[in-house]
Amino acid sequence: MIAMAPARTEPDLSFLLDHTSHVLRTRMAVALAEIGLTARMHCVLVHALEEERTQIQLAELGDMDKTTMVVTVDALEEAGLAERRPSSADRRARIIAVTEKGAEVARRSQEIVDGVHRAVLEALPEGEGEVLLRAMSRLVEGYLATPAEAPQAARRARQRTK
Amino acid sequence: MIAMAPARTEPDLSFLLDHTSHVLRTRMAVALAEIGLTARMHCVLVHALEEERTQIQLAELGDMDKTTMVVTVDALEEAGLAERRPSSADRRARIIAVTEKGAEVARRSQEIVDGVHRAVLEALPEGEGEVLLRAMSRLVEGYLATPAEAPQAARRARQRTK
DNA sequence: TATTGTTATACTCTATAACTATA
DNA sequence: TATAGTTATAGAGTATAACAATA
Repeated sequence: MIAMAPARTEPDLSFLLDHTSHVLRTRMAVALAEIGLTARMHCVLVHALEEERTQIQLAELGDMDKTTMVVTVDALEEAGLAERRPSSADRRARIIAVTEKGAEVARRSQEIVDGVHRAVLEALPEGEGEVLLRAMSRLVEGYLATPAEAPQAARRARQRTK
Repeated sequence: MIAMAPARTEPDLSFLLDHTSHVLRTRMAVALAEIGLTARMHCVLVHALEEERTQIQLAELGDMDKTTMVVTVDALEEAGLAERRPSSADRRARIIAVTEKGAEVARRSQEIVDGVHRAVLEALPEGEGEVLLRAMSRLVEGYLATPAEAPQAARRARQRTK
C-alpha cells in the first residue's frame, strides 16, 4: 500500500483516495475472479465488443502498455473469450474479435462491475453519491486530468544480447 | 496504471478513483521531491514528531511493512532528518527521533501537502469539496473500510540458504 | 523511415523468511 | 516462546529495447 496515514482531525484527501481506490480494486478483483476475469480482461472485452479494434487501440482505451496488452489478449484467447484476427486494412495489425462465449461473459462481467459500484454508492446517504460522481468527474476532466512528470530515475537501457 | 477505461456515458467509479488517486500521487511526489522527501518519509516524519514512537508503531500508522519502514528510516537518517535511538523501555525497539532539521522539513512538507490538497478542492464549485470529503470519509470508515481478500496466488516461501 | 505486435528482460516495489537481540 | 528490527531475496507488475513483418 502506498498511502499516507489519516491525519487525526482533518480528512486527508490523498489517504481517502488511495484507500478507497485500493479497497474497491480488491473487491472488484474478487468479484470478477469468480467468472475467471481480471479487471483488464473485462475492460478489453467490453471495448472490443463495441466495435472492431486493434490491440493498440484497445491498449490506449484501457491505458495499458502494448506489451501488457499482449499478455491480456493471450489470457482472453486461452479462455476462449476472444481471438486475434488479421486486419483487412493493415496486415501488421490484429483485430480482437470477441467470441460468443466472450460476449456472454462480458455481459455478466458488466453486471458484476455495475453491481459493485452500485453497492458503494448505496452505502452513502441520499444524493451524496451523485455529488461524489459529479465532483470526481469534474476533477478527471479538469484539474486532475493529467499526471505530473514522474520524478523517478529513468530506467536504464536493456543490455544488448548481440 | 491499473485502471478501467471510462465508460462513454455513465461515470465509472473505479476509473474515477484510480485516475484521481494516481494523478494526485504523482503531483504529490513531484511537490515533495522538491525538498527531497517521498510521501512515506513525510508520513513517518509527521507521526514521529507527534510523540515518541518505535518503527513498528510508525509502520502501522502509515500502513507499511516493517521492512519498508527500515528503508524509509534509512533514508531519513541519511538526510539527517531523524535518528534511531534505543528505547529506554524495550532494548529491542528503536525510537525514531526527529532532528531539528527534520522538524523544520516536516513543517514545510506539511504545508506542501496541505497546499496540494487545497488546490484540488478549490478546483471544485462551492461546497462540492466538502461533500466529496464527507462522502469519502464515510466510505473509508464504513463500507470501504477493509480490502477484500486478495485472490492472487500466495507468495511462495523463500529458498533456504542453509 | 515509422508502426504493429512479439519476445526477452531489466527495474521497481513490496512482502516473505530467516536471523539476531532481546522480552 | 514471542517480538523489534535487520538482511537477503523472491515474486508480481510493468516498461524498455530489439526484432520481424509490414506500411
